[in-house]
Amino acid sequence: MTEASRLPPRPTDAELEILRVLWDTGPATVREVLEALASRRPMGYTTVLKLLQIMTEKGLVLRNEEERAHVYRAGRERHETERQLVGDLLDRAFGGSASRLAMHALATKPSSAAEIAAIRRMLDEQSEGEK
Amino acid sequence: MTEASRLPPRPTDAELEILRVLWDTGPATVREVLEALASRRPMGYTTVLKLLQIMTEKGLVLRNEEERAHVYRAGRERHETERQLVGDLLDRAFGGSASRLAMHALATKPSSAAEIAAIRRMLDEQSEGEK
DNA sequence: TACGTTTTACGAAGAACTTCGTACTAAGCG
DNA sequence: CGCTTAGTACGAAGTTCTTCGTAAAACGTA
Repeated sequence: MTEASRLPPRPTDAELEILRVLWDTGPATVREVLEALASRRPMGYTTVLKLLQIMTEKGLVLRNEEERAHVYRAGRERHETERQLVGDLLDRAFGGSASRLAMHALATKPSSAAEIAAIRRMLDEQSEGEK
Repeated sequence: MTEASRLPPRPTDAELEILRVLWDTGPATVREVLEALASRRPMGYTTVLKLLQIMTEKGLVLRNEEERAHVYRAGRERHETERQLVGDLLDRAFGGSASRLAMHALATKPSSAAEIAAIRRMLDEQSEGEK
C-alpha cells in the first residue's frame, strides 16, 4: 500500500511553505523551490528534497519523473487546502463557530474596501439562503 | 530562569483541548480536566497531569499549589489565544489576507442571522475608519 | 573515457509531542 | 499505627517533524 490516501493529511509548517511556492509559481524542481524559499525560509537543498519526498508519500504533492530533475506540483488546489486548514482550526479552537473565527480574522488586519464589499456580498447571499 | 516568557508559544493540539476545558469550566484540577475531556478526547490521568506540567513551564496555564490537588487555570484569555492562532494561520497559509481567511470561514459553515449582523457591524466600523 | 557537477536516495540525529509506567508523597481511616 | 486511596514528579518510549551528511546515479564535457 504505497498509495497515498484520498485525503492527504494537514500539511505541517515546513510543508505548507513549500506548497505555497508551488501554488504561486506552478510546478517546480527541488532547486526552484529552494530558491523561491531562500528569502522567506532558507533551507538546505537536501532538506527541501527530503520534504518533497515525504510530501509525495503523503499525497501532498505529485511528482513527474520524466526529466532527470523531478518536477513537483501541488497535489491539491490552494483553495482546498485553505478550506481544510480553516475547518481544522474551526474545530480545534472555535468549537465550530465560524463567525467568531471570521471576526477574529477581520479584526487582526483591516481589509480593503473591495475586500469588505466581497464579504458583504457573501453575507447577502447567506441571508437570502436563510429566508 | 524558570519563568515563562511573556508570550507563551502556540499551544499544540492536545494542549488546546485542555485549554478549552479550562476556559469553559474555569480553574480545575487534573481529575476535573480528565473528566471533562473524557467524551471528546479520552486520555490517561498521568497524561493530563504531564501535559499540565509542561503547559505550566510554557506559561500556557497557571498553577495554584495551595491545595493538595493543584488547581490549574488558563494563562491567557481565550480571546487572546484565538487571536494568536488566527494570526498564525493568516501568516502561514493566507499570506496575510484576512478577508480570504474570513470568507473561507464563513463559507465553511453558515452563520445565524445575529452572527451575520454582528459581522456587518464590524465591517461598517472598518469602512468608517477607512474614510 | 575520466572528471566534475547535479540530482536522487537513504539514514540518522535532534527536537517536539503524546503517552504511560513507576516511584514517591500526602491524607484519610480502620 | 498500618493500609488504602489520591495525588505529584519523573523518566522513558514511540511517533512525528525538521535538518543534514553521505553515497550512489545521471549527465555533460574535455
